[in-house]
Amino acid sequence: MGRAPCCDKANVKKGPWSPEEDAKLKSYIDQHGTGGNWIALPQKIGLKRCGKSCRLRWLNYLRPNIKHGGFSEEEDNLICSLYISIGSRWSIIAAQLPGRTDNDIKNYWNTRLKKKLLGKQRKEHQSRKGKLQDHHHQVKRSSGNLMVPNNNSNNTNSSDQIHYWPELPVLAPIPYSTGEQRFNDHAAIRKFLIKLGGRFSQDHDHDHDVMILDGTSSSLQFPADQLLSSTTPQLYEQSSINYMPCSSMEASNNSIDAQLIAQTLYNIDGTDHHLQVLQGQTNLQSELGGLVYSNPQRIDGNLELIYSEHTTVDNRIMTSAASGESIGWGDMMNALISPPVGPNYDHQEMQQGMMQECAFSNQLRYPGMQ
DNA sequence: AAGCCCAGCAACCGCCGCAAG
DNA sequence: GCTTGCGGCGGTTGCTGGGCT
Repeated sequence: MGRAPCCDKANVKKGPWSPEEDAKLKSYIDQHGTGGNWIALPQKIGLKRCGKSCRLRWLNYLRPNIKHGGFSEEEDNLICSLYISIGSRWSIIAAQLPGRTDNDIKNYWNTRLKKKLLGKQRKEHQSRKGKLQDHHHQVKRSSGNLMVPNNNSNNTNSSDQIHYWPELPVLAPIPYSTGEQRFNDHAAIRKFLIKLGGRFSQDHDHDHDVMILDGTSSSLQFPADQLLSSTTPQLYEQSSINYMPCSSMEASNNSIDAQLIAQTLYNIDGTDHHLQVLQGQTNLQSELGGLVYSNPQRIDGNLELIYSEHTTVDNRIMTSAASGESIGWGDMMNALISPPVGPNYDHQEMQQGMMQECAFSNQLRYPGMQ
């Protein structure tokens, strides 16, 4: 049995708000506040609206200091970098943009930024495609073999492999915190990770401070290829959190959290990176904001961070972008982070390459472990 | 001028987490 | 520990207006 509706749908007005309704709602909230109960609010003021609808109207439109439209280049960049870091958590993104609502940002992303981004990617892709073809021709001429990961190869130092693993995204530094402290408390980190969505396994070996990452749906899935890439070495070498590799190769949403967390932990251990946590504030936005903006690294004005030297874009994404299909976070990230897929590089080979990378990295870090 | 198409945006829907009972 | 109710969130829908044919 489903939940009872929050209001009597038959007696509730839907659709656009009239100026009179806006005025009623605004003046009431200005005088009395929301009273902590949105559901009861419309009855109090004689509005035939659902409480949720009132809340939405207030938050997205009537609230003071709301900005609409006219997104600046800086805001574009911030939205993009946050989207890359944390995905479609619009409320968190909105919390970093004063005067912007999550709905506004979401709409802006869906209607403009995504296209802007993909349009640029398409350009990059086309120019890279040309270069790649040249490169393949040269390889063919010189050796007669294609550059694909080889199961038997011990050549793990190849730059051709490295370029399959893009750097973790970097984030825009903005002034944020009123106070700062080093975030080196593992309990706090765990708490934060759990808050991030409960995808963090709480199985925990306190004696050895081992985080069990078992790859099940209820726990955080760290794709080994990403976590063990050369971009996060300090995560394992300097922190006391050890990594139990999972076998999952899925590019799930969870793995994006893992990226954020990997970067977060990397930040924690980076000597120059101050982790900013607002003291006394416990809400997720504040914590995340502190974490996200702890990394005073580069960003340029043209979203170039997304098009790192190592990024290759999947044709599939280009096609769907061109046809106007909606593109999810997973697709987007697949496009941004997945290894190149082409006629000479099939899926199995790709996975083998990933597994090799993973196994090799594991051996480097845990020589005794199988 | 009329019809069509599409982008932009406001609003809705349904799910989830949390707190209170 | 459970149920219930609410707030919050992200995805989706559908209306509207402008541009194009």
